[in-house]
Amino acid sequence: MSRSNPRVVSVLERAGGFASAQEVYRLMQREGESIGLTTVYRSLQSLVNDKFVDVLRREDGEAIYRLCGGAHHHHLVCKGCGETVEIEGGAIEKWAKTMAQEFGFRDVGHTAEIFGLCPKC
Amino acid sequence: MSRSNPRVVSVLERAGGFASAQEVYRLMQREGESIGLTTVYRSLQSLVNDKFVDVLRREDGEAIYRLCGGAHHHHLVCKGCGETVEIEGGAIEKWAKTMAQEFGFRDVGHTAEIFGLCPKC
DNA sequence: TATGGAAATGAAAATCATTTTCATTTGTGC
DNA sequence: GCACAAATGAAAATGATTTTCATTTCCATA
Repeated sequence: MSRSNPRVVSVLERAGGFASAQEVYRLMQREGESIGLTTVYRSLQSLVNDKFVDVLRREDGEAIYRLCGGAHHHHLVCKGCGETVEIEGGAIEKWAKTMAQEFGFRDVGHTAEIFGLCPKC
Repeated sequence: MSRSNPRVVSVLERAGGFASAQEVYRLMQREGESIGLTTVYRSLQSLVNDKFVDVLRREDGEAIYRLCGGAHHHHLVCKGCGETVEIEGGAIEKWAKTMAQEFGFRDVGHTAEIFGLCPKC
């Protein structure tokens, strides 16, 4: 299993926001770093597993990554410009727990995203 | 330009929630409807343009479609066997509304899924 | 009822992100 | 130095989506 690659982390830091795997790869190439696309994908995935980065999807479906604090949170995403706000989901956590119990599900996780148009759009 | 295809709309109605283009296609095939995948994609796109359906992205990036205004519910999905239970999300609706208001978002929708292991798995 | 053009259709090819395969390289403990 | 596990990356495979392009269906009008 590939480990969280410090070179990839560094690129994400410098990118300072969201970047797709392809973008990370192109950036590293442009800077003369020798790395394979496969390794970029693997590194990003293990960073996601370790909760060092957040994944989201562009409107075209491409996955985009960003370093994140690691705390569990949800997103409010603008359909127009893609701006995202991290939000609290206390109500969701409770709801998920309740529902899981009601139907006898164990080992549960959940996703919850809100999407709409931000004030600017 | 392809027009909003009533057969595709009908499938989405019966699906009663989100369905991907591929799923719509497979469903129609299974029911003996003769239609091309290309046409499914085009119909869905024009339905989106006309705001008759909403698009979202699954976690794997696949686009999923749902009739706007249709009955709205959430899912409890088993990671083991794939069984899904439709559940109520009253708490979620409230949460989404509150959050949207707080950040000035308009025209909002949301997704929320819970996944875990069902009693049998 | 013909007929001509516009819109709709779909099969097959192209595209593009992502994943898988697999052989090679690198690193680490002994 | 040696063996073995982990990491790497090139190339092929995958899978959704889009594009191309030739054919078919509609529909208005002669």
